[in-house]
Amino acid sequence: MARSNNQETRTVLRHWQEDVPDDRLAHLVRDAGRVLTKTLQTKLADHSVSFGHWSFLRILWVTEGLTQRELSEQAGLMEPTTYTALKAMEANGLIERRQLNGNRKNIHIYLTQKGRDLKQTLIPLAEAVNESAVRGVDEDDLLATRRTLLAIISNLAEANE
Amino acid sequence: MARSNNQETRTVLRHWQEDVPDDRLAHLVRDAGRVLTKTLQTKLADHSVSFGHWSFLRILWVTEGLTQRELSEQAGLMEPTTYTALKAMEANGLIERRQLNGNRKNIHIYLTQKGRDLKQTLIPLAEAVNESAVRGVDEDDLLATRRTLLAIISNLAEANE
DNA sequence: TGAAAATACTTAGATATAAAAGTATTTCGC
DNA sequence: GCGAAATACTTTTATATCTAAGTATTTTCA
Repeated sequence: MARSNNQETRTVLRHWQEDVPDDRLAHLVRDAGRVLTKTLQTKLADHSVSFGHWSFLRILWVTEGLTQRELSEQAGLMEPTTYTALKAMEANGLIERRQLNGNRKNIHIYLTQKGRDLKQTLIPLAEAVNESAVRGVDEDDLLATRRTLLAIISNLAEANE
Repeated sequence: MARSNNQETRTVLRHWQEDVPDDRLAHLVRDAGRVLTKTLQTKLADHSVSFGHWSFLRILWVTEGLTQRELSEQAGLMEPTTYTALKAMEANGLIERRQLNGNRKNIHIYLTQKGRDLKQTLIPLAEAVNESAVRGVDEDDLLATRRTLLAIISNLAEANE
């Protein structure tokens, strides 16, 4: 898999260096996102964690006890996606799904010790990917990139009204 | 769909404005890519073109007659993905799959007139999404963003060796 | 307080994508 | 020119994601 992964990254890179007209920032953003995801995915796989599960772990390491609905919203995924992922994560022993008090509608999600412990292992992996990705990039460029990407998300939130 | 799309975009935006630690550029890149894709996807759907098909049309508008393998590489997708997408595009009357000369192994892809004509309709849609996405963003920030994203793709190509 | 509305989860079905394995064809080196 | 290697497409199977619809529960308000 490392080979085909790298193969793909190279091809995407060559494409951008040689072929691309100057007006396709969207395409560039998507490609960068894709290689970032692939790279992290490969590292997470060594610990039997899929990228989808990582998304929820990240949130739960900050706040446990959220409902499935709340997790969906924070992750930016639809509820069936969340439902399936959480079921799988429960089966993998990463989380527990609990009903609290008398409420039979809401299901609250808690980490198991195993899920909690993974934080120490996985966060450094993600940080390493980030560091390696931006190696050599000017600090001002990074700040400008953050501004631009936030503006894109914000502009499209309005444009989609 | 517009509503849930917008709902999601807003939630992602709030998340970034309120919650995010300063060291997760990767996550920001992915989220921006996601809202860009969603926005374009919605507009393409009005013309019965899926985002996957758009990816191949874009390439074919520049160069017809590529093989499936070559298309996979340019699009940065695996061959089964390409195979399925092209079969569907053929069924939709967007492309033709032809064998040339005596070669029975390679399949070359050509646009139909319908596929060719869509260029005039769809390219402006994509450009409009790009424009609306970067509205109000400083020109220097845009250049810096391009540099950063290219560096990310390039760095990860090396890191994945 | 009881019916309507809103909420939260679940199920069903569809699409996009990939990995792995299979088949057919072409190319290359002896 | 023949057999091994490489190539190119196809099939199978699996995962992630979504939309739409369904079910159960809670909340609201007349």
